[in-house]
Amino acid sequence: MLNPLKNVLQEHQLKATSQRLTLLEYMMTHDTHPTAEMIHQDLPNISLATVYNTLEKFVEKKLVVIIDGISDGKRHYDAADHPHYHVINTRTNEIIDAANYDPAPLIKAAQAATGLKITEYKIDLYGVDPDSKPE
Amino acid sequence: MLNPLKNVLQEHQLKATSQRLTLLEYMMTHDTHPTAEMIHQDLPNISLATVYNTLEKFVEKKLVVIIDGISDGKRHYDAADHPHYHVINTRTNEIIDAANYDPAPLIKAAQAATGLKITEYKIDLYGVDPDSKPE
DNA sequence: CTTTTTGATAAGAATGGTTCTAAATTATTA
DNA sequence: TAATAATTTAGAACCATTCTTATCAAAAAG
Repeated sequence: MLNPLKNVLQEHQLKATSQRLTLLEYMMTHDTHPTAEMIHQDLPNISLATVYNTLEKFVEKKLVVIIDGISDGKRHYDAADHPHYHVINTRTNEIIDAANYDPAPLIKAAQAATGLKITEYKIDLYGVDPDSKPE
Repeated sequence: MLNPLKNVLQEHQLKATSQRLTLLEYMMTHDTHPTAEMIHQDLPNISLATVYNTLEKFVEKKLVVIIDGISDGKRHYDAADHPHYHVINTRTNEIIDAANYDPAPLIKAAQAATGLKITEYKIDLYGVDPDSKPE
């Protein structure tokens, strides 16, 4: 099998259709945290419904994560190929990836507090440029 | 001034109208993480539009935080009177408050990674009952 | 090879949570 | 008071997302 993306899909029990391969590659090679609409504009041959359907499947399989809480009201998506968290510049809405933090103590604290088995975590921090004028 | 909630509003440059007092007290005394619609049902004398408007103001003033990412698609709200994070039981959608974690190292890591001044953080963890059958 | 079955995709309609609008009410100031 | 400003309201509008139904493609069975 020469196409590693095809493998990724099959390992996650997803049929490797051309739309899914295109979308997965798009997500893997873009760190722009796009909305469904933005993806659809870049890949007009894939219908908006399929973009939504496929992203939902990818989220289920944990290939992609949702970023919400952005003040544009839309849902953003991000490839989940390496563990990281997001820092959102509230002045520009820019979403920045960061990975220099080990969430293990947080996970442990949450399991201790709730008794639940933590399967996923979402860490979003909000900040502004330190030198930006208060509007 | 005998009403502490009135003080809270005035300290945040919000006129202490009866709707705002009622809503603030509601949020302070309920840890049920309600949606706007749920609040409106409990407080039918306050219009849904005012519930939304007022919650938005409270969020701006950091008296209330938004919890999204719940699989019911709706926005939930929570009083922000003490720092804590949320653990969501993905089987029941129950939102559990937890506070046994100090986010200081996370904040530090984020500032180091991005150069931004972190003003807010949102930590949501997702988990299931350890003894629940996988559907 | 067909045929059948299953699952994926597409186009557009429908949904519904949230936001907006314009009018009515209430508070504030002169 | 009158005049101005801010808040609240009911309902309309919005629009991101989901749903519906039909079409299509791929795999499985025969």
